[in-house]
Amino acid sequence: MSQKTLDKTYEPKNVEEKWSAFWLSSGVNTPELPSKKPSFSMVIPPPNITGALHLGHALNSTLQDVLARYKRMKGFNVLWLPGIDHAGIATQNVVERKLAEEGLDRHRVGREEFIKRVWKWKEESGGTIIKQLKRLGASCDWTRLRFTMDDGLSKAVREVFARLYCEGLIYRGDYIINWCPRCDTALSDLEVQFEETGGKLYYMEYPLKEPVAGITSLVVATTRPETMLGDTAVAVNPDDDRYKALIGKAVIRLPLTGRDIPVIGDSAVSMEFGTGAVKITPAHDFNDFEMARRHDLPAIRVMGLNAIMNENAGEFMGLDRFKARKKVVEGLEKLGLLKKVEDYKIMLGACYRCSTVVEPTLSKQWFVKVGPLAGPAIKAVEDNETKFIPKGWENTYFEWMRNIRDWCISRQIWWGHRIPAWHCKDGHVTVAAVDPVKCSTCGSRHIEQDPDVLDTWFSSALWPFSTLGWPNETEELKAFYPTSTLSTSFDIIFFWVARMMMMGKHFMGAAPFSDVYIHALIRDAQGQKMSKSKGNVIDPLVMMEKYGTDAFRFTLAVLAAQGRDIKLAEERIAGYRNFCNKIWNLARFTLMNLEPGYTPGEEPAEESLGMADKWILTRRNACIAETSAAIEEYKFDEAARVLYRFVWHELCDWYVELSKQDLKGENGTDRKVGAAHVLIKAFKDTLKMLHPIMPFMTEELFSYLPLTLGEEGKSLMALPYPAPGRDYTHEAAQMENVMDLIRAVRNIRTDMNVPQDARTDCICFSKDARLREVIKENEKHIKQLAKVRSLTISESGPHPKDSVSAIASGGVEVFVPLAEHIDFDVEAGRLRKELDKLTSEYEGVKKKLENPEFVNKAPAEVVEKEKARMEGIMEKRAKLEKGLDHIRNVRG
RNA sequence: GGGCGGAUAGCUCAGUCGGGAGAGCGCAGCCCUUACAAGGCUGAGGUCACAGGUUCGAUCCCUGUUCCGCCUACCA
Repeated sequence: MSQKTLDKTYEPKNVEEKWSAFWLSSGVNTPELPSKKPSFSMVIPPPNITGALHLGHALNSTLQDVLARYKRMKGFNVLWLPGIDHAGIATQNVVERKLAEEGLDRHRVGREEFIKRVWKWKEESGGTIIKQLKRLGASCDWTRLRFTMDDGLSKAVREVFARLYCEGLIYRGDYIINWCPRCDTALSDLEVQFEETGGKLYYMEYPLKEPVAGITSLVVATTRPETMLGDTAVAVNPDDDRYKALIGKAVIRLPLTGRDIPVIGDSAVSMEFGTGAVKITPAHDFNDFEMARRHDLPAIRVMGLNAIMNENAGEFMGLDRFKARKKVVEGLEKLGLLKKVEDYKIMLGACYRCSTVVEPTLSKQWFVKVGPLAGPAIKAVEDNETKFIPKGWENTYFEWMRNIRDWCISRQIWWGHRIPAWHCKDGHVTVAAVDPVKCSTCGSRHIEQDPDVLDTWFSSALWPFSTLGWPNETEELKAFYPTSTLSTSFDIIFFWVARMMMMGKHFMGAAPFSDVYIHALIRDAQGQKMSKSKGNVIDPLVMMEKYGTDAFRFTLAVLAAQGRDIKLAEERIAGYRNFCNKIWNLARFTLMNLEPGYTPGEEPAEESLGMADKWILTRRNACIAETSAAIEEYKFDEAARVLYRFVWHELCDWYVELSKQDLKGENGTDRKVGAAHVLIKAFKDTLKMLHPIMPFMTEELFSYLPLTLGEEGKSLMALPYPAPGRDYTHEAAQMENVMDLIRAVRNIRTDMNVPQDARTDCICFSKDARLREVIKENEKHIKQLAKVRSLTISESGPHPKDSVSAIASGGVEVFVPLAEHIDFDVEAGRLRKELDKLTSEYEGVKKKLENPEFVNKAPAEVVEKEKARMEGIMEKRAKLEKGLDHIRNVRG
C-alpha cells in the first residue's frame, strides 16, 4: 500500500463519499454505553425541517464537528446528538402552499387530513438538511437522530406542560398578544421583528361633550388612526397644567362613533411628545392595554383576527385595516377634525415567518409565567455553572432574562404539539400528561381538547434532556446530561438558549450545558448580511462541490475569530483549496521517498537524528501544544492558523528541503532511517492534528501511509491526538541560525540579480566556535538551498574581494563574492537601508537606556534585555559600517 | 432612549500579564529547481481612528470625540 502513487492534484470528489460511508458503517460516531471514559456531549441546534443548509449551519456544524472529533481523539466518550425541529408555523405554511396549488385549504381538508399531509411531506422532503450535514462530514451519532414531534419528545412536552400547569407556572387568560393575520396565529414577543418604516403621525381633534375649564376639545397624535374606533379613553399626564383640570371630569364624544369616553391621568404619558394627550385603545396596543388595566377601562376590539374591521367599527366594518385607516382619516377630515399630518419614523412589527405586519390583539391565550423560571437560570450563569464564550454575551443574556415578560405559548395552528388541556361545557379546564376521559372538576365526560398547539420553541426548550429520553431515567441522561458545550448563533440566545436554561434548571436541577459557545455571523465580502433578495448568498453546497469540503471547512474554521463577524469571500476558499493541494503533495513527497515495502520500525536512536530532524520534532511539539490549547479555548481560527503555518512554512518550506539529502541516503543509512522515521511521524501527526478540521483528506492520505498495527483500518478520530515529545531547544535554535544564513544569501542573490541557476561562493565569519561548527555541519544544506558552490567559515578575516555582505542571526557575517554581478551602487544602497533601520532602532533603545527613570523603575530583566539588544545593534552596526567603508575603498 | 462590539499593511483580520508592530490574501520582481505553477525564492507596504490622562514606557489601561456595525426598548 505504501507505494501507491498519488495524482498530482487533490481531487476531493474521489474521496469524500467513501469516508462518509466509512464513518457511518464503522460506528465511530456512536459513543459507548456504559463507558469508563469521561463524557463529552453536545446537542445540535436542531435545524428547521423546512430548511436547507446555509452558511450559518455549515459554520456551526463544522465547529461542533471539530470539537467532537478532537474530543474523541483526546479520549472522551463523545455524544453529538443530531435532530430536527418541526418548525410549526414555517412547516404549516409550506404545506398550506402546496394545498393552495391544488385549490384547497386546510379548513377544507380538515385537521386530521392536514396533519397526515404534513407527515407525508416530512417523510418526502424533511430529510434534506440531514443529508447535507452528512455531506459536510458532521460526525453526529446518526443512530440517535431526534425530531421534536417524535413520540418520546412529545411525551416530554406534555409532561412539562402538565407539571408547569400544576405548579401555577402556566396559565390561560385574555391578554394582548402579537397576532399574525396571515398565519392566523398568536406570536411570542420574540417572533416579531421590528423594522424602521416611514409612517405618518396624525393629529386628530376629539371634541368634549361639554366644555370643562374653558376647554372644548383635545388633540391626540397617533400613527394608527383606524384604531381610534376602539378608543376607550384619552390619557394625559396628571402633572400637565394644560390638561389636569380635565382628568375625571371631561367627557369626550368620540368622533365617527358617538361613544363617550373619559379623560384619565397617567404618569406614563409624556408631556413633551405630540400634544401631551394620548388616545387609549386597549384592544390593539400593548401600552394602552397596560394602561387600561391600571384604570379599569373596557377594551373594544375593532377588527377581527383577519385584520378586517368588525361590527364594532360601525360604518367601517368589512374594510381591511389599511383601507380603514384611509377612510377614517377622510372621515375626520370631512368633520374638520384632522389637524395635521407629519412624516414620522415608526418601528413596525412584522411576523418573522411571513413578514406580514402583526396586529396587537386582545385574545385568550396560554402563557408561561417566566419570572420564577428565570431566577435560577440567571443564577446558573452568575455562578459560572454555565459560561458563555465569548463572555460578553452573558450581558445580553442577563439583560433579557432580567426584563423578561411572560411567554405566550399557544399558537392557533395545527402542526405542532397540541396543548394537553381539555375543556368541558361548563368551562372547566383539565390539564394532564395523558389524555383524560372526564373533566377533573365536574366529572363531565363531554370534554374536548384545546385546539391550539404549542410554540415550537416550547419543545426546543426541552431539547437537551428530551432527546436523551426524559422523563424516563435513561442511561443516556446519566452519562450525558448536563451536556458539555452548546454551539450556536447569538440570534437565538433568547429564543432558545435562555429557554433551555430555564427548563433545564427547573426540571433537571442542573443547567443544560457548561459552555455556550456563540459563533460569529457570516456576512459577504462587503460586510453585508447575506440574503436571497440581495443575491449575495454563498451556497455551502456549491462551495463544497467546487473546492472540496475540507477546504471549505478549513476556511470557516480559520475565519471563526471570536466576537467578530465573518466576512466570507470565495477567494478565501480557493486559497485553502491550494492548502489542501499542498498537503496532498506533501503526502506524495513522503511516499516517494520511502523504500519499497517500508514498514515503520522502532523509534530511531537519537544519534541517527539530524539537526533538521530535531528542529522539526521540536516545532511539532509546539504545534501540538498550540492547536490543543486553541481548540480547548474555542479559538478555532488560531488552531487553523497554527496548523497552516506548521504545515506550509515549517514542514514543507524547510523540513522537506532539509531532509532530502538524508532521505536519499547521502549521509548514510542511519540518517536515512532516522529521517524517514521523522518524516513519517511528523506527517502522520500533522494529519491527526488536521483531522478535526479536514476529516476527508486526512483519512484518505493516512490510509496510504505505512501504518502500525493499532492504526490499521481505524478512523483517525479513533486514534489518540498526538502528544508532545522531547524538545531539542538548542539544536532547534542552531537550525534556525542556519536557516537565517540561507535566507541572507538568497536575499543577496535576489538583490544583486544573480541568475537563478548561477552558483556563488560564500564566506562566513563568526566568533562563536559552536556556531562555526553548526554551519560546517550544515554545509550541504547551505550549498543546496542557497545555491552555494563553496562555503568557507572562519573566525574573522579581511573583507573578501568584490563581495556583498549581510549579517545573519547569531551575528554571522556573510559575504558573497560577486565579481561579475556586483553593482556597488545597489550594494551601498542595500547596506545603507539596513543601517537606517538599525539607526532608528538604536535611537529608541538609547533613549530608554539613558533615561534614569527607566533604568531604575523598569524590571531588571527588561533593562537587561534592552542592554543586550543595544549590544547586538552596536555590533551589527559596526559590521555594516565596515561593509560601507569597504565599498568606499574599492571604488576609491 | 439604553446596551454591546469594532476602528492595526491595498483587502480581511491576529495581537489578555502595558516593555522590540504580525499573518493570510493581494501586489511587484525573478524562476516550469527531480512533492506541488493550486508551485518556489525575494521584496515593497502601517504617526496601530482622533484628543487628552495614568506610567520610566501605551496598539494594549482610563476619559472624551468622530465614524461604522449589531442587539434591545411602551414616547402615542
